[in-house]
Amino acid sequence: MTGTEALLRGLNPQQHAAVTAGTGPVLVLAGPGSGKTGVLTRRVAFLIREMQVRPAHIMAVTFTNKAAGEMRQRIESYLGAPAAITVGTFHAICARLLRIEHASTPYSQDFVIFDTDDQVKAIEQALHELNIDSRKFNPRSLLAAISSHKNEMKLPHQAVARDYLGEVVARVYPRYQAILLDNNALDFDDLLLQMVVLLQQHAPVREKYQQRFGFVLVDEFQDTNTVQYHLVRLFGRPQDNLFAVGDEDQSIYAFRGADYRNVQRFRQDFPAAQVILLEQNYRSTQVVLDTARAVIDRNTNRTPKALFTTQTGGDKITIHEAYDEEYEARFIVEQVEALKRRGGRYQDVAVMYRTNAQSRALEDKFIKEGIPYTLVGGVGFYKRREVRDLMAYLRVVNNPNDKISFARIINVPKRGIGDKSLQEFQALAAERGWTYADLLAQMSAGARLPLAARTTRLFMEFGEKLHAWQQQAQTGHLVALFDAITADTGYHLHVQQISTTPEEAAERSENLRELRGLLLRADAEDKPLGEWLIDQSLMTDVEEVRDTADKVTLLTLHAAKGLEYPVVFITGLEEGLLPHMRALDDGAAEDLQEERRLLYVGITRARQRLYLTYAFRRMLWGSSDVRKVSRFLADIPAHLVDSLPDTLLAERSSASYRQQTTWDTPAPRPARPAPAAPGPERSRLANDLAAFRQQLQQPAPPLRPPAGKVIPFPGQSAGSTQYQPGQRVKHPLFGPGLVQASKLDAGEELVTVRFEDARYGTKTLMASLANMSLLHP
DNA sequence: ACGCGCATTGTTTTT
DNA sequence: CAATGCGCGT
Repeated sequence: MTGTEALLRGLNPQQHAAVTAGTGPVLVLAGPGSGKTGVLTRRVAFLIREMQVRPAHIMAVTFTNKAAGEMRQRIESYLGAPAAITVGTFHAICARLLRIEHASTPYSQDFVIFDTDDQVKAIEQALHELNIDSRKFNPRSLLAAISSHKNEMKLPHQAVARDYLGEVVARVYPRYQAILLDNNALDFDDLLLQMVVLLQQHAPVREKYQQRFGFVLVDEFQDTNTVQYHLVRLFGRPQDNLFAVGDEDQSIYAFRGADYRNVQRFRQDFPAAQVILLEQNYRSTQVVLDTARAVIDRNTNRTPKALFTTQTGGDKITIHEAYDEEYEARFIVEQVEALKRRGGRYQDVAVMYRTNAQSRALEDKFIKEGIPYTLVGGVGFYKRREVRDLMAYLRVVNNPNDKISFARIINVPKRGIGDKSLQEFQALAAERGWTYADLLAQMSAGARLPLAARTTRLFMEFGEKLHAWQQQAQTGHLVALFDAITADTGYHLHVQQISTTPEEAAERSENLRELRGLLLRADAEDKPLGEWLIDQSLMTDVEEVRDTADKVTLLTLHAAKGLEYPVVFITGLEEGLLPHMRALDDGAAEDLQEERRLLYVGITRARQRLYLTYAFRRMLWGSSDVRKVSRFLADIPAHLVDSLPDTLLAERSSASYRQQTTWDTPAPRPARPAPAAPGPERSRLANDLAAFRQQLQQPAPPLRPPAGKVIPFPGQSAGSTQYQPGQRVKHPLFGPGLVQASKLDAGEELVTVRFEDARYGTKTLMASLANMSLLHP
């Protein structure tokens, strides 16, 4: 058998057509689990083996760095040798090319990539310089506005103001950009936008890369934004050997400018493109697929796909209502343990959620029950203070003109340089038009400067160290540099000092060791500092190599894209969480559709077994609120579900609900699942449960409003409430408290009370059941 | 310059 | 409920 036969073996006709397509534009619309990654990698191998394309002429764009690594590995295993193809995310590829071609850009080779924190600082500086109150204009909102401009390829002078905020943005954006340039820094959006600018403005560079990349392949094409779309087109010219793979239904990154309509745009821009549909799913059971379809079918503007699988039937899905997030976690733990007892593995299970904050309750329970897990993303390694500090040191060594990193570490650990001294230093550099490096050099050269003697001495001491570190960086070994920095600054002692507990100190030290380990690896590849720093800026915690140990995976729905697990739990199917609050505003129909796609992505990760869970109440942002069941659950036909929680049954039987629901066959009413008995140690929980049971005595209120009606949200409900914010009340169980808010919800008044007894905290109760009395002040 | 304690504030997803 | 920021006292 020839290599090519092996390459094409086992492909279905559509996959075969995609892999062996000729030159010119090709669009592959690939449903979940349809083998698109395999098609993409085989396509690359096919180009090289059969179409005699030189590997160096191929650019393959993936969505994550991790996916890039995996794709390279698979391609090399097909070819049996390392291949010189360019594989990476748009951001990583652009960063590399910008570094190589820096002479044609406004940046020097040692540019840095600003993360969100750096960006916020840059914005604050811009606001300060423009005399704009940063309290009035939230830096993050401004940043978001600037980011959308960049994603739409609008340069600073092209920002057009349509409203007052837009006007402020139009003033801040140019200033912000100037500050970035002053720091020799690019933000994430710049990596793409500056690449477009470079290609557009420098014909020799453009032609060089257009010749170089004769074949461009893009994965997850539905999540490209406008700049990325233009990059694809620019690189692809003039031959347009473009191979785009995507699925509109899995577009979940609109918040960063992704526009699934780029798929349609591709078809319009390349009317001659071959369009290939991959509709056979090799991943999931029919039940899982039907569930996914029921959810996604409600979206408009989509290319309908007839997904099918040969795995007919399968276990029905489970929808579980928990009392609160703790019981939700408990349910999952019970199911996972049962699975383990039946011979299953932890690594077969993934637990997904909409927001990172939801992982906490899950982790608590997992730790308590001794279930091993890995957390993808979250408050990551690179956000730890000690890691950020050391990274800032390395960035300053690489580029002393990264003023934001300089400011971060100039007095960490404390070396007597306070805000005042730093400001004088900054002002003097600005006044003389010197870089920080210039000013430090002037100091050690003994120049007479208008600074306090003490200030000069302290900066000089720092400057000498910095100089020594830079020498060290020249000679190569990054680990040696790291060791020199920690030793010269006494950073290890500093770590002990900033830690309040021995555990915290140990954890921070461990993080430093881990960072050192990363540098050790970089040394093995002889990576220069500047390159390594760029690599790290592009690396996120989601990219961590998944270890092979037997552990449950905890991750957001976003992070789950492209992955699959035999058993999947999707948690928090509640209004406000999934769909998220931010998608529930009036006129956010697009956002709502994206939430639906997010759930669709989650569901289609499951190979065999799917659980959807929600909680009756949940602790969120400091208060425990009664939750409403996610509207998405109503779209799942009852025959796909093993049993329905009482609340959903109650909903189903309510008249207004029945008219527009898709539950077709009434499921047998299960015995009420008794809420797990409270442990002896939790009197507070017992109280909650008592209130819960009391509420259950009442007929369930209709939880789902008639179709088309706006969901009432805090603050916007009409009608009068019995309680007003500011009133003092007394609850029979929880004692006295202060009313924080009260709202009408489906005819039921929900009153939020902060109880004086801290054990009870802030709770939201149904006014008609809470039996509270009004206290006079 | 530094450290402590109170207050405020924001609440999604990530390259 | 965090995390961050600010102002005060030393």
